[in-house]
Amino acid sequence: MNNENLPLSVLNRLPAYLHFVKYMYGGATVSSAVIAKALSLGEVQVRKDLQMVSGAGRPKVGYVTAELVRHLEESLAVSTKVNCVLVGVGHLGKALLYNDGFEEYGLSVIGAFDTKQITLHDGREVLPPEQLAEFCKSHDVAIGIVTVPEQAAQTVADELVSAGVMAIWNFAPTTLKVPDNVKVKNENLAQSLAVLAVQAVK
Amino acid sequence: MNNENLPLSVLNRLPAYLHFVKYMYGGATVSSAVIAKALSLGEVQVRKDLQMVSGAGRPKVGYVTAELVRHLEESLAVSTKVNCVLVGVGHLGKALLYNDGFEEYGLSVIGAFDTKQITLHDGREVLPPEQLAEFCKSHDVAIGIVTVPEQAAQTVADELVSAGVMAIWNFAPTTLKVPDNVKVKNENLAQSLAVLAVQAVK
DNA sequence: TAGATTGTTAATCGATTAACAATC
DNA sequence: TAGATTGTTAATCGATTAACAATC
Repeated sequence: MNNENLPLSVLNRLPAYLHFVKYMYGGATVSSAVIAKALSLGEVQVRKDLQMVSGAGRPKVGYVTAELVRHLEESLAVSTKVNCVLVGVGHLGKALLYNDGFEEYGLSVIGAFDTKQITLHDGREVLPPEQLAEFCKSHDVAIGIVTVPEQAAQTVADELVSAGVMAIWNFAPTTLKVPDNVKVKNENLAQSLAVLAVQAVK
Repeated sequence: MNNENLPLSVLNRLPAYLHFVKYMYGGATVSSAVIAKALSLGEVQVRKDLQMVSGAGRPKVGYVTAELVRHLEESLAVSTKVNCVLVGVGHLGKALLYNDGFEEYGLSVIGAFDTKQITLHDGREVLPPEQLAEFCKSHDVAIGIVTVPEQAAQTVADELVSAGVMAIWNFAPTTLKVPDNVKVKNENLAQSLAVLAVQAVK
């Protein structure tokens, strides 16, 4: 019920709960055990998480599916449309631009920027970086996605910060320096795979 | 020094240490404080991590860069070539196939599979799924990368498991069921961004 | 020597798990 | 009522941080 200040560990599990309960599961009510099994988690953990987010479970019954979906969506602010821009339209940038999974969580990538002005397959135009700041300000952009090469990442991050974004999703293999009030999430694919590999080989 | 059984929390930071010390930093010796500052971590944490991995720091001096690089590379098994295959050559699959950051950690994506047989820009051939099992067995493939749609993911995972891969890197937004001895790492991009968004908006 | 820097032990913090009480 | 399932409190576990000892 206490929707603010959920621990990050809990927050990280909520999208999976929502996806399962909303799209994969059919019943009118759902128990923590069913969710736990589907997602390979502990059922006490699921129950504790849902307690924080919903608190509307009933003994012997479980959670009313529609109610739980609503509570999860509230906690994830799904109905708040979050506008994003993407800078760096290489292969990875394109993959994110064509990704149709973001809408499920209320996320839209509404602008793409690159020094090369191409037109995407779906007709969207890639804009020059000079227009980034103005675009962000006029379109209420909250998040910048950085898919440029490592050398350009800090410069792009600086531009995004001064354009007023509140968070940066960084795919460049480098640590960005930003003010404290801007949240950065690094998504280093090579490093993720490297860690998996060392576990697998071990 | 105790290279086996590093905690995952530590292991996750090692690639960043290696990348910084090997490619971004120039000096012959390096201190934990310098690394910590560059990566926005605590310096005690860096020192503890390096102690587990190298244990060759010297008071007043720091770590000999070349030695530290070697120890980090050993811990990450960089010199062990790890062969990967990728199944599902959509936009995201292509982005990973064209990613040139994997080699840094000894990782190679040596085969790509899809029901559509296309030729990649660099001349590589995409193979039909029927050849997956035989390819994995004959090429000593350790890791399978799953970039197919959600509906196909479990089937592909089953095929990869029976083909003998030791780990699966899953980009489909679903929890895969695999035997205990196979390690799965989920990389759900939409869910990652959703969590960042709720933090940013908050 | 003095000071910088590592290494280690203890304290803190947070997350997970276990045990069990509450309740429909 | 009995049993299933949630909610809560306490215990455990692991990771981080702080304090300080060791040493070049």
